[in-house]
Amino acid sequence: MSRYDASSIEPKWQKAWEEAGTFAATRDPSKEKFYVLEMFPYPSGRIHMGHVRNYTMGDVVARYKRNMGFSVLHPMGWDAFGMPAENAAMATGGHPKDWTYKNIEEMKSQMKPMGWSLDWSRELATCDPEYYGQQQALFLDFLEKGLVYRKNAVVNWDPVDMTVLANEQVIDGKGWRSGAEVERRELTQWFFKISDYSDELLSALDGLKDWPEKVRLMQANWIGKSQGLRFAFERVDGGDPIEVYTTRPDTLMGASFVGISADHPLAKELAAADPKIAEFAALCRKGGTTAAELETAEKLGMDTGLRVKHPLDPNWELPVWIANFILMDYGTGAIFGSAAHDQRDLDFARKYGLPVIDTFFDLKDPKPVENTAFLPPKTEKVKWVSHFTGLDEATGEEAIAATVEFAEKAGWGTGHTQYRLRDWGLSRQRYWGCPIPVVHCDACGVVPEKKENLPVELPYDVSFDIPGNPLDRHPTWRDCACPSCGKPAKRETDTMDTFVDSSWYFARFTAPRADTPTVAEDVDYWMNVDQYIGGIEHAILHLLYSRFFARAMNMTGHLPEKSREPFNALFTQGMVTHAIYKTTSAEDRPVYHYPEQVEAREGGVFVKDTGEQVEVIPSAKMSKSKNNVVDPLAIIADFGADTARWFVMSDSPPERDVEWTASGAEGASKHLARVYRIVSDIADATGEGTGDDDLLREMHKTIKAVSEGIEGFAFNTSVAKLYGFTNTLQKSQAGAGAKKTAARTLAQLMSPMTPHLAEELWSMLGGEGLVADAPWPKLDEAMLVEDTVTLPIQVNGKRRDEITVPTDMDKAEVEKLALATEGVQRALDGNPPKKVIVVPGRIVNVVA
RNA sequence: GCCCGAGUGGCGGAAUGGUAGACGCAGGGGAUUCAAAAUCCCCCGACUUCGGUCAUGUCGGUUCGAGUCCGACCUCGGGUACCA
Repeated sequence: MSRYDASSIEPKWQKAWEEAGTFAATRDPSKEKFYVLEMFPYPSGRIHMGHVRNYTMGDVVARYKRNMGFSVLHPMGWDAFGMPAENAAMATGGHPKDWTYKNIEEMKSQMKPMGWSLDWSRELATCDPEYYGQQQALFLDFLEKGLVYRKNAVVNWDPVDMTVLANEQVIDGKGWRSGAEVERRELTQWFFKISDYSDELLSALDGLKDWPEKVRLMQANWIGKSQGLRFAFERVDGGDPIEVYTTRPDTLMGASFVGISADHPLAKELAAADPKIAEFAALCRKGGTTAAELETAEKLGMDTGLRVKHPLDPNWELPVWIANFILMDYGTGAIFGSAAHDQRDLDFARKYGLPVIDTFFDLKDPKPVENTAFLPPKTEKVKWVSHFTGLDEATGEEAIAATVEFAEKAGWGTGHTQYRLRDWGLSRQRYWGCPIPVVHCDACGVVPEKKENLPVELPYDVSFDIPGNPLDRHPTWRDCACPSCGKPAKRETDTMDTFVDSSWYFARFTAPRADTPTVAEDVDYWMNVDQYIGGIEHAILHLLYSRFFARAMNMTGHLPEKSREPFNALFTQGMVTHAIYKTTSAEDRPVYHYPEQVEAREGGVFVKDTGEQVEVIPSAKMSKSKNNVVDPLAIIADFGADTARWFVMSDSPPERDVEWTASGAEGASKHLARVYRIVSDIADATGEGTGDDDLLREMHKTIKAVSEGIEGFAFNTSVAKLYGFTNTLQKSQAGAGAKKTAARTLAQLMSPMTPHLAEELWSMLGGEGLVADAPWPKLDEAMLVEDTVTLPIQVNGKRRDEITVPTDMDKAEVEKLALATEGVQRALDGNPPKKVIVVPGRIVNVVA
């Protein structure tokens, strides 16, 4: 008898699938389609366990749906633009393009042996002009429809390297290479007008029934719809009024100051005239641009000396302060500070000795605010201090509504709906991205490139020896003719955010070689993505941008109406984590060690070579820079792809993070070998036996459980059921016929997870054709019906005994039997039961 | 800081509000073997006077019954608009 040998089985079946063209997606109007997509990878050069998990999940669904009779589209491509390629070029002197394509080849060669049912003929890379040229066409169409514009926005500026830094390149407020203190600087940048869709992107979330609730919630909070009041403070000096937006206009009588952003036009005007203010504004601009950094920075303010009039009392003057915590990007870049009812305003008021005025109190405990702002839920009733609208006891919600009405009637303010969502800045001052296809002409201004001149290709002859964007300093690439007047002009040197690349690739997969971004028949047939799978880390940005793009592509005729929401169902998998092993260098820099470089012994974990003790940071996201990436290739080499696939599908629920440990892969491999052994015995078996029906009943239960597990993304429970069924099959004394039926079904049920082994078993058992093409086993509901059921008997919620009764026994009879049991008698100790609860088919609870 | 999650044996985890720990890993014992590998069988939360008692991050609540629902907290993770 032969033994299970993955290294001979796997290539054999991969070849068979390839020769039969099994996984090539074809538009077949006679079949219902199913589009399975996993978020495409960044070509880092090596696949990691996260990829194996992600793509195996998608593959299980894709194969299952094929077996269910769908015409399946399951493509693969590369999110190939981005910073790592430039970083590699800087570090090693190579070229981003060469580095990227080499990585793609390497990763592909690692992915092929996994046996994923991918249609490789649709492979695309976002750094390919065939792809990004079409992206430029989309950009031009969006521009024409008014969905793209230019405005100023802040970036992280490294004053030593004279370059823009990404947020991850700013460490503790300093540039990662220069170490210089980073400052915020304004640049003119390109923006997508995602804010046009704020309300629709929010309200449409309700329709995304097959998205995780948490993702919809995160997106809703991100869009951040709020109702408030807009009004202007008149300046005492008669200058331009200061427009503010507030969500708590009801607390206007508690105003203690007006605050403006350091980037507010008024702040700039004052800074131009007063060096002290200019100095303070510069101080406010220190540090990076991230929200976390801005929010946690020490609150700083400076009195401008300007005074404004309170809208409800012209004799009441409020000071105008510049404050570093007010963002120019949100609202009007100016607020009024209501210190008693906003913690940030309160801290600020206490720090600078500004008044704190209570405007309402707790009904039960009316005491003035000290150093904790009073912020009850807006739905809770509070006691107002002589509110100008006449309210006495009312909720915040009621007070806000009354205030807006009051202000509108009086004519000094208007109700306003504000969104936290900002327009999407897409400009990047970098080389390795999609060039923005516009031209700057002295005579005509900013002019879109002509479509027939697309793609605007990146030049190859660039260098990365000095910081900054090589496109800026390229000797000739920028030179071009103005598309409008034909005179010499300069190309835009900004490239696009890589989120743009990933915002429409799912649509491009439906016609990846077309000379338009999409093709109507293909998007009509294949869209939408029926099941999208990816990391939870993309819950907000990537998914929101894609939802915007789908709408914009619909508006510009590249996607049908039905695709305005492009992903019908979303599953967010957890990450594969692994401990980080960290030490600190002599220069006080962190040093990360690979798992194979360290060993655990008594007293801790140590570096093998040096004996130095390492700090173990558990359950950290696998990251190349932290050296905690586990290599799946070793597992494939040792045990085969099916073992790797089976292992990542078992145990951990897919939505949860999984901490990778080396033990377990061997167990998975042993199990597959055992299945192989059991099935080959059955393949040779003949004759009658006993318990055929029991085996077939168990088989149908397994069909049900495995199918439900796959449909419900609980692959781990499908795997557990398959373990159980294998045990049953092994112990079964049934005849050869029943056993063969059961074994054939086992092969089919395993086929989404371990397709190579399944094909081998299928052919061993004389199955027709490929198991990849075979219809999914049919469930016989009649086989699931049981005649008896075992009921646990509880007394006061604690299990005391159990009884086995006919499934259809009536409640009174069950109650009688339950009370008679030894366990219940003992627990009752002669006392009569107060109450007996019988849940048919489930449980009996006796209340003593 | 803010938003969103997660927490169950030594480990990964299972459990429509209904027997907590399915299934697997590791571990222990046995069979087979000259011996081993491989395989097969059994045991495996803690304590126990063997009746039970305690156990699902902590503390409270709802319920006949809570891992599951509600409230507060702790710890860890993700996102935070230029990492992808």
